Amino acid sequence: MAHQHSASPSAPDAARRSERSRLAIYDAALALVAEVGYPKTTIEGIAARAGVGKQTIYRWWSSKADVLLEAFLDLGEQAARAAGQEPHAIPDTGDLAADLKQVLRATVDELHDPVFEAPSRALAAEGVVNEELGRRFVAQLLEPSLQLYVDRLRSARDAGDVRADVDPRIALELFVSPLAQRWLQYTGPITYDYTDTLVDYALYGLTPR
Amino acid sequence: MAHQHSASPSAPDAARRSERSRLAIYDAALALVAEVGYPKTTIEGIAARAGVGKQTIYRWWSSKADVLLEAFLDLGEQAARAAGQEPHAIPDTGDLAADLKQVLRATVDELHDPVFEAPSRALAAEGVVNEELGRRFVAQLLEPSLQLYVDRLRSARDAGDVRADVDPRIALELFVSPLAQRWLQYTGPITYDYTDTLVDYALYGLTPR
Amino acid sequence: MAHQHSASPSAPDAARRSERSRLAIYDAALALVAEVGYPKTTIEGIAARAGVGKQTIYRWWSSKADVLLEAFLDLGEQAARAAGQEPHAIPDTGDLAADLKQVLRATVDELHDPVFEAPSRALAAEGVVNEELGRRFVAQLLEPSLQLYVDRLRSARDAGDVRADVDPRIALELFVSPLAQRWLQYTGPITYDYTDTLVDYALYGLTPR
Amino acid sequence: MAHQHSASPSAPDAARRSERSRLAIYDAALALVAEVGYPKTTIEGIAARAGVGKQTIYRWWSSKADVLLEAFLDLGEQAARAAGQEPHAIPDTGDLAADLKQVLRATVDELHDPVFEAPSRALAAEGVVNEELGRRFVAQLLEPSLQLYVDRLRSARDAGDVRADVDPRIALELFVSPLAQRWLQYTGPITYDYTDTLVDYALYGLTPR
DNA sequence: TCGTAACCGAGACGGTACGTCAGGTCTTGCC
DNA sequence: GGCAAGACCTGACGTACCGTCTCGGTTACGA
Repeated sequence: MAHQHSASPSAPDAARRSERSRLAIYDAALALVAEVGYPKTTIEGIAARAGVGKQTIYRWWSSKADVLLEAFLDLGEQAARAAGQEPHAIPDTGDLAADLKQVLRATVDELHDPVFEAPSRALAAEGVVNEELGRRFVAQLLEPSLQLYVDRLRSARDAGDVRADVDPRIALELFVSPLAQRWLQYTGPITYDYTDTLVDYALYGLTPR
Repeated sequence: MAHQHSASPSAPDAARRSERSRLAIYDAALALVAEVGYPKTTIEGIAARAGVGKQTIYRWWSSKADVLLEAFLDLGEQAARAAGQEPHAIPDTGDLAADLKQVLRATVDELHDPVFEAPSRALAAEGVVNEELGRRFVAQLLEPSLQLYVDRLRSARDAGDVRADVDPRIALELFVSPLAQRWLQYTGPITYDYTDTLVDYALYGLTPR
Repeated sequence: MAHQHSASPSAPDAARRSERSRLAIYDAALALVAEVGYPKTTIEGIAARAGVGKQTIYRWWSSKADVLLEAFLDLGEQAARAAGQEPHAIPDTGDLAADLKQVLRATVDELHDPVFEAPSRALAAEGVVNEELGRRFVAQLLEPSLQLYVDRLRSARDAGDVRADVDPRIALELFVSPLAQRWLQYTGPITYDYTDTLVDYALYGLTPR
Repeated sequence: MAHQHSASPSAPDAARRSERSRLAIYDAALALVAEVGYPKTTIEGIAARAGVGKQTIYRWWSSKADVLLEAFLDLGEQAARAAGQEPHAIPDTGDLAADLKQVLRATVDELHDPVFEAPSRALAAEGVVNEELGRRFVAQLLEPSLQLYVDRLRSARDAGDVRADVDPRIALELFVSPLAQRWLQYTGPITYDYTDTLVDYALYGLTPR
């Protein structure tokens, strides 16, 4: 689960790893990103704030972004554990439009939550320019969420609410990507109205019926 | 048009500015970003490569990102001037789907062009984390291109090919944003097939007709 | 009188020189040395304070020390003109010891005068490390004063108060140099008692008579 | 013995200090001062020449002058260690004049030694303008040497060769300071004849006996 | 039960780049 | 042509972090 310097020479012994330090580093990293921003967050700063030697960071992670990604994943897991069992699957009331609108409204709220905003923006930005990290970011954070849409759309297809020839992995992008872009690039305001509209446009198309 | 330190104290005298230096800095910045990547591109490196004092950069720009944004804008203007008059409006053959597919295919090609990729990725990444720059990036680079879609969609609406109640500024995001997200975040492959599909889904919707 | 870049190529035309600027530069240089010290006094600072272009300084002087030396000489001339005619020759009451003690006491006072201290210390320091300037400093400032001692000692020799075989130029150093060294190098306190003692030791020797 | 940042906040841990770096810095500082002069000697240059990071210099010293002073002290200690035990006390043959002349002639030689000249001139100059450093320069370099004269003069006083009421600390300045001033300020040539004369004048006075 | 080998906190080290300051040169436009 | 103004290239400043390294100390495994 933790990052592996697998076949590297003289890899550290994960069994002897200090749990206390690991968690202190997560806390420090998230706190610093929130307080001073990602660019001004430094490895030295994280180490100092966590009361940890720099080497302890370099031993287990390969970069600032790496630390933050794990810290953020850990944060998500904690939140999930706190929230109880179910990892918010998309509701299936039979009304696809309503279900999607509801979930997207929840996403709108999340995107406005400052606790998530700073680190996820930082990671997204880093991922734009650093393909390796970008792919990890997507695989570990984004794709699992998107999969929920795939599932819901498949269910709708089975119910005849979505055309049979539609690829759900592409279809979901019609309403998810616009939201993502507005958030990432400040290309427009992010509101319930907006996401509701996206769902309607996507489901029923732009052309007259 | 150029960046303005307008009301700042003791602003430099733009009339005396060295055109030679300005262009050399643009060249150096773009070359370095392409060669070594944005994070390893330094102000010092740009200055050295351009044969310019660091102070000449700090006098006219406030950050590395600032330099690169202007350099990239200048590059675009040059390209536009070179290409001749009209800055690629979207064709209007009467067949909306075909027109959109054609333009998006051109965009796919552009996204694969390494000359544009490095700087625009760098600027996009910086814009994610730096709202001020992000907004400038959008206003000066992105929005003008999006406006072309707005125009084409309005024309289609007049022709009855798009429903009258559709907001074109939102509608265009149905096919543009998914492409943008795949490019920015490596969430999927970028192909002609993919963009063609996006247009079809967006125009005709996901639900059975 | 002013410094000459004599045979240099395209020497400036001294006839068209701005007197107003020259004096403003002197004032600024002396004021800055007094206020912020010699090392923090800069050509740019002098120019700004004098309301003068940098080039006007570089046109007429070759270095910061050069400016200060001329400024200080000018200050001395002004003071002399203000004080009236005679430029303090050493009194000759017939009592050599008393005359020397009196002059040295005046020198002690001068060395404690902050108006003279900052610039003369700065010039002395520069002269230690820059032989060319050091020699100018000595020739134009120090030696004229020392010559007064030579005169007085010669008069004393004629009166039989000093041995005939004594070289006055060396003899004066017995009481002048110790004072100078204490001032320059902080090797000891500078008091009337001290200079009186120096005169006694120098005139009558250290050995029993 | 070494410089103490004693009560300063977060002082570096002297126990971990790199001896290799310390010595390399001394060497580089002395070499550069000798080769290019004190003003053109830079911290950056010393660091580069010593193969050391700039921070390593700033960590342990507060200024260029500080480095040079320690380097020069170290050089003296090395020389002393190399020369064997006794740190040249002044000989006591019973002939005071001869003993002093001999020592001063040795000093004349030393003042002409280029190895010592560059750094000691630089330090003296700095000390003229920077009282704190000047006092350290005197206390650590000058005063110990002067003390030897005090000892010899006291011995002479006990032997009846010097008057009982003479203060040796002042007396020594009669022949030491003139030499110092000629060296520091280029006020005259420095020869054996000159120092011999100084001793004679100082011991027997300027007045007829 | 006692080495001994690893992690750990700490932080010195050789570096690179930062953003600033000043040096000395050059250009522009006024007088 | 001197002058005020100030942009320019250059190079050093002192600082912040980088990633590596060494130093005691403290654990926890294996002889």
